Amino acid sequence: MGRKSVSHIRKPEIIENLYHVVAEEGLTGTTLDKVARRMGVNSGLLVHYFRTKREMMLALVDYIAERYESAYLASLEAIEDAGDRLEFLLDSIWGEGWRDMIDQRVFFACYYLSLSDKVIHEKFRTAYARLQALLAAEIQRAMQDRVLPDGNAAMLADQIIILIEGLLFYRNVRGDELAYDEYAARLRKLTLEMLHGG
Amino acid sequence: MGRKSVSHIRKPEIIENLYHVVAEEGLTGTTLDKVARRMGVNSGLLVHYFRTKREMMLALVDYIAERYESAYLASLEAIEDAGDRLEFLLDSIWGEGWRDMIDQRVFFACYYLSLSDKVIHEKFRTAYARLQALLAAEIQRAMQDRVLPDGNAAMLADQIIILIEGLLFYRNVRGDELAYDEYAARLRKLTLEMLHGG
Amino acid sequence: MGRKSVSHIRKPEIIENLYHVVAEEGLTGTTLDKVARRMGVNSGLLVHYFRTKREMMLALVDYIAERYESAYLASLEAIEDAGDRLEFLLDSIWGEGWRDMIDQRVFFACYYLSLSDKVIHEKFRTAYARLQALLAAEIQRAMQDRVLPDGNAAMLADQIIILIEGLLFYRNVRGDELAYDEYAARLRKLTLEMLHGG
Amino acid sequence: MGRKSVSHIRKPEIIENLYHVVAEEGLTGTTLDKVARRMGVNSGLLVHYFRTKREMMLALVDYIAERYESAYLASLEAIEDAGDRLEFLLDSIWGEGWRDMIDQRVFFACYYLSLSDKVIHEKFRTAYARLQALLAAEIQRAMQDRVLPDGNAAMLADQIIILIEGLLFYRNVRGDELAYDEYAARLRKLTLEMLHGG
DNA sequence: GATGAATGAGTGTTCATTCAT
DNA sequence: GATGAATGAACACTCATTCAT
Repeated sequence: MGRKSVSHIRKPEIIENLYHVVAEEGLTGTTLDKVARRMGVNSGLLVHYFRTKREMMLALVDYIAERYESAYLASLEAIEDAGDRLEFLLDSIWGEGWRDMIDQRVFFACYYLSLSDKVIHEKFRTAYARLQALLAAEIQRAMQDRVLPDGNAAMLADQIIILIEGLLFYRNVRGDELAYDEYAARLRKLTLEMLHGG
Repeated sequence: MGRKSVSHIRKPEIIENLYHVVAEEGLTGTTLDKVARRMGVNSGLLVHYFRTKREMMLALVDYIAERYESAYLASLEAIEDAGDRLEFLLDSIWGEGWRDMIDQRVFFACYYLSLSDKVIHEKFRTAYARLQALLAAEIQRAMQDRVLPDGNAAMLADQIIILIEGLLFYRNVRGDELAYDEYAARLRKLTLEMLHGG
Repeated sequence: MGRKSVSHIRKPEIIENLYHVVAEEGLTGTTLDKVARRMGVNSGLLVHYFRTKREMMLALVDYIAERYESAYLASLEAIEDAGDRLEFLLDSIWGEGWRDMIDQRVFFACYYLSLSDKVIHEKFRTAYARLQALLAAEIQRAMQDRVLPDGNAAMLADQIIILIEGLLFYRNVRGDELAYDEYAARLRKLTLEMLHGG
Repeated sequence: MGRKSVSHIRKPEIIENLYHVVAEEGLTGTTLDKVARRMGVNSGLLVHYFRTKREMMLALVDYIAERYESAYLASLEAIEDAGDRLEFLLDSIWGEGWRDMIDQRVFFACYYLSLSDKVIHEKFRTAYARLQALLAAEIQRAMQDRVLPDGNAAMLADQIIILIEGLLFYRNVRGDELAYDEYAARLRKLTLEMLHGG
């Protein structure tokens, strides 16, 4: 009865187009019209699915968080050994996939918004809290399995996040001047040393 | 000799007001009118000193970089001992002053702009390059003075920057949840271990 | 015989909801969506019954006219005596029921539209013409029955309408400042004096 | 110092153009663009003088009230005799000037808005209160001068207003069907009868 | 009958910028 | 130097309407 809803198709479609417009045009340059034009539809249609531009940005933040999480959550399930799980996580974080998962302009557009927008801030907070909790849990498990010596798992998880985010931040500043892969490798090693009670 | 120029007074005045408007209203909410209103003048006056809004933002980036540098450059001159100089630098970076030097909203507004704006990006790049060069030089000097064992001074300098920026980034996400001072202390210790050939 | 039409139920339902939206949101604030939302249906459904918003407004004007007329027409039939009929009409007009029959915001929304819209104007004109004709007829009858002295029945009818509409207009302006009931009573008396050849 | 302000010229100019657009296009059809186009300027300029459309409508209401008042206030000053003053006022009210002072579409647009907008309502209330007070004062004076028998001056003033507004309202409905001048004359006579204790 | 997708023209408002004084 | 007028392009959002299902 009534027309079939295509909301489950349209909404992601809009967010993906929004993603590209933010990447190409920046926060200020992003307009509903540009997103609509990119889709070949009328901008009123966007409002039909997301009532305001802010709602769209909120959905974009969720989209980003989900993409990061989907990068490891699915694969992690299949791994049983504690050491292997932790290694897989560190590989994910320090690998190229993580670095190029999300366009940095989009990521920092959202990050910047989180400094002012309470709701976006909360989304960031919980997303990072989930990542930290996951890392801490795996570290804890590795400690119990005697793969790692005892230590403060939560704090170590925080430090891992600080290292990767610091590197990504710095890379944006220095550009190709910075040998990303080399530094990623070094920091990965530093991570391991910390975990092994450095 | 004509009218005395007040440009050297007005320009910094404008930038300081711009700073506060960006801090309070955000990138999108910042308008020349708001800055002018805050100063009690007409917005046309701002254009008189900075031809465009972008010129003002450019000056704001310079202002930020100068504030960071002035935090250590002056004091550093008075110190002679290599070990003391390095310690002073690390104290500066890991102390509260550095953390609260610039409003995070203003800093990341500019940082975000640097991802798109070539000129702003270059300003960031050189500012960080100067900091890195300074750190590296001091580390090198400490190595020569046998305060530190030999090592890759440039790389160590990069790592110090990565650590502090990672911490500041992460703090914005987790907020008061994160015991900043404790982490700063830990990372400072980690820094020292790295310097001493950890 | 196909699906049973619910048009005779839906149409009045829509108009009643439109009435309330106009009362609460005003002419500019009235949208089909708001009316539909109030009914818990899709706004497309309204278009199904009334092709355009204007058609709905037209129906609203009819609805208002009918409500006023139904206030006296039915009861009037049962009364035979000329004097009684006229008295009943005057009671209707000067009573509280007439004053509160239609929300003033809805009434004047439609009245205002009648100043521009020919069709709505015609609806108003004929509605008032019917009221005037009825009043004039009853006055005439009362004259023939020697309840009233001879006079210009049509003109007296017009004057009654002018008095009541003037009072309602003025009441909206002055609000509770104006003792409506007292003025209604005075003007009713004035009406009688005019009828009795004042 | 600085450019000369033309605000005192532009503001009335805008309101007069707004007046005509409301008269021709109606409340819903009135847009800032149409007003601006009529003036041959950009719509942004309107916002420069009146921050919002509502501010413009507020000024329009003031403009209307002032036009009505200026119709009698100036001339009234020159008249001394109590009877003459009252007669002049009644002439003003029942004359053609009053009837055609303000376009009925503009007047009722504002009147309609006053039913929802508190500020506009207050403007209407005080404008009519001023007219009523003036009428009452003149009636009172005529009573003291024995031109009129004693009576309730305030109430008589209210009734005069009710009569004129009722007539104008009804005229809009009936159009040329209604012999306005004849009715105006009759109601003027009725007014005099009331004043003389009818 | 009823729903939701989709359109397109428009609506008030914002704002950087230019210019006259 | 400083003000206020004036522009024009853009913006998010609205809404009546049409159409497919």
